[in-house]
Amino acid sequence: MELHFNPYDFEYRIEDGITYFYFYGRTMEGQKVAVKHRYAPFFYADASGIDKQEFEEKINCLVLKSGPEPAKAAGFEMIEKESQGRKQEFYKIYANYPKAVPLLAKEIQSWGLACYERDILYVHRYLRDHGIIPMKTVKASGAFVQDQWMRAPVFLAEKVEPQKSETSPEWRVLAIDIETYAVKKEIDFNHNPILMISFFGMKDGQEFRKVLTWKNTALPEYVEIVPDEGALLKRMKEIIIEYDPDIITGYFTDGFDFPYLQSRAGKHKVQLDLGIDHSEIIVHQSGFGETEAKIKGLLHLDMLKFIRNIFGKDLDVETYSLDAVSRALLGHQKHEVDLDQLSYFWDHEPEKLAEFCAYNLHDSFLAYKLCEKLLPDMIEFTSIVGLPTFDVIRMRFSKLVESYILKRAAEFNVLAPNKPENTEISRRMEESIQGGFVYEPTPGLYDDIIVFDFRSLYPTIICAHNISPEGFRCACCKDLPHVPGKEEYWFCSHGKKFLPAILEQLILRRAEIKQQIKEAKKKKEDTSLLDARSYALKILANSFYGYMGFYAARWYCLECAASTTAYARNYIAGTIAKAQQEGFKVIYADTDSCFLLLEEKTIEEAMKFMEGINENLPGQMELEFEGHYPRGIFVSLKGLKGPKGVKGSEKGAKKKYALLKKDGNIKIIGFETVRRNWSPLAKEMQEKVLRLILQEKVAEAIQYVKKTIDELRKGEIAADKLVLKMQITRELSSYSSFAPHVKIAGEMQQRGQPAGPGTVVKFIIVKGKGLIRDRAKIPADVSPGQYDAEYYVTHQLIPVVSSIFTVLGYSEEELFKESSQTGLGKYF
DNA sequence: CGAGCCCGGGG
DNA sequence: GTGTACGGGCTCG
Repeated sequence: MELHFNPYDFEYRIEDGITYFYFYGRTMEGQKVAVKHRYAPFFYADASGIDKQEFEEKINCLVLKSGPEPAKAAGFEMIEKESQGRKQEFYKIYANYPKAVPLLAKEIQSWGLACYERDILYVHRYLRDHGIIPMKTVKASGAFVQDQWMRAPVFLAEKVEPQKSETSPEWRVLAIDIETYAVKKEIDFNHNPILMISFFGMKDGQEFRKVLTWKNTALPEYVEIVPDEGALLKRMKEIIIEYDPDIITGYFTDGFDFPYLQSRAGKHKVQLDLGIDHSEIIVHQSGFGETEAKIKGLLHLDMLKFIRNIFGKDLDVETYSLDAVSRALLGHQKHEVDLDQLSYFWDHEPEKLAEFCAYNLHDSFLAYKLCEKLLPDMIEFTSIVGLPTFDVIRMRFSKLVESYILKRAAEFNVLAPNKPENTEISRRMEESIQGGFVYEPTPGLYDDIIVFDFRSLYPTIICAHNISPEGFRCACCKDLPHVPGKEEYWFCSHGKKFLPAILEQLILRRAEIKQQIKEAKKKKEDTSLLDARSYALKILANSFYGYMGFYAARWYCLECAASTTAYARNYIAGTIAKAQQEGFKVIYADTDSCFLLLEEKTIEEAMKFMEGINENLPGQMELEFEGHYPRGIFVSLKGLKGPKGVKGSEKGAKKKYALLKKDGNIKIIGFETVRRNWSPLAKEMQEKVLRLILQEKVAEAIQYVKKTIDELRKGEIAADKLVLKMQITRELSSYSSFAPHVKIAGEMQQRGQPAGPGTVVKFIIVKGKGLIRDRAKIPADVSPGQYDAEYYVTHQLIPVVSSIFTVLGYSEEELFKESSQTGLGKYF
């Protein structure tokens, strides 16, 4: 029989020595289903220049005992693949189970054969090789089989193929959020219980809202009261199973809610066996101390991960907090509550908990709304990359690009190069290239600024000039034009090479989508799906250049990256020169953008200039009008570091300016983002000063700074605006460097206050001599006016506003020197 | 300057 | 999970 279904979670299982790929999803009729399909893992070995007979005899009797099962080659065949632009023969070697692949490859490499695609995850390989797109419809041919373990019927497929279908199912989404006991922001998985769990969803057109808690008091109708924390966890499990979601979502659920739930469940010996096969929530370490949480048979989407890694890059937020992100994306914000009170009320005034239940529910609501809004985007990335949505939203750009390339490589019969070894990575990290061209602005305040930029500059250059590793310095094109400014570099112009070819498809596909968006808008149709598609294509295309220069890339090609920026510098320099010839004053240019002053010219003349540029550009390259700003401030770029690697060169071209938009809003670029080791005072000052100056209230801005500094020096600033925070991350004895926060933590411990790993230490710098650490004090010990005003002036306030005032011709001296009537001496 | 360390999100 | 790893900024020495 045939089964049509939409899968969203995947794994492999070994049953009686056979490796099966498992799909988990929902049938077109809405029934949850597991589909299994036999598929053998494999990798490739370079067959050139070896004694084939000897090799084949050796491989036939190869058995390695180091794995969980003896690793054996389950057969091999000879195939042809394209490697570095040439067709070549390889052995395709099958393994008896997935983890045998790296073991066998390592052994065979020791025989002197280069092995490839030996670290491609089995699940990923399966999806690519079968052209399966997660979330989209799949047709399986086979039959249902008996299985006592799964929470869904199991279908054994003989054959599996992707289906073209335009209708996408209504995914059933459940958002979840927990509140925990915590005094003074101290999060402690071991000692502090979960107080509340909220759920928000939409099932069969009905809103689902629920909060579980274990304090017996009068609470709103959506709150369900259970006897204790253990019961809370058990009830949560029941609710999720009954709701039967496809997608479970939340905010920082990878790093907080699920690990917390898992840890509390362990404490109460409650089985959170939510998996389709009754497995428990799986929390694993991923990367630099981060975790990710998985429930088998469900799709867990941590909205923070997608927003932080992929979607948030174009989002104008200063932190990725749920509050900031919800404001920016949904126009909603979090409920305002004092979370310190939750634990207090829990202990002393439970009748006041209703407010916190509402808060808890609202956070689930926000996560649900974020998921709902971004699901089209997450699904688009899934489609383009062809990997599970779970993985895709947790990837960084380099991995996303590489996954896209690997998918296309399978289609093009291109062999994937191996990841670099550690020694190779270190070598690559030493290498650097020149970045974008920066036309340094004359710092100042300007009126009527016109901004042009090249649309997708780097991607369009890579395509227009066929920049690729295989075509680098080819034998056939030596006499054709070379890369401008890189006379020893040229690229083959015979036939589109692999990377430019697949990149061009992204660009052309996006152009089509943009056309469709235009038409849909004319007809007043909803464009959100098309917008998502266009956005995904753009992000991916823009990441190709960075990928080629990324040290860990399989398709690393620093010469390609260097040539891309060389062409770009040439194009932007040409644009600047032409603008000047036509009598425009260019005030600033950076990589792909050019800022002109309108002065006595008209907008029409500026547009005419742009058209002139566009007549001479190759391929998909195009200069676009970005905007007209009534006023802007540019500050000096002093203190820049020289180019170092691709990233470093981007940093070298760092911009620092603020523009006033026609609607009165300001666009701030490149000024310090404020982190928790900046005082609240510094943050406040920077924003206010920029705003005042762009509104031409310079005198007022100076007045404000002087007044603030005056107050600071008089000791009138509230100490809480001066608090610096730093976290203790290990046992104090194991710190080798004795930083201020370590000293403070030591003092706290002496007083019997906890200051172990995880504690956020707060301190204020006070007057005195010596190193900063000698003058760091616990805020409670700081008497009014004892703080070191000069430290705050020089380390906090000057850094955030000095460049702004320097531009206007004010020296630091004038602004920050002590005024005569408020000398320090007064307070000593 | 390099080495070492901390930040993010979450209660 | 056929896992191994971010990027920026500050302080100390």
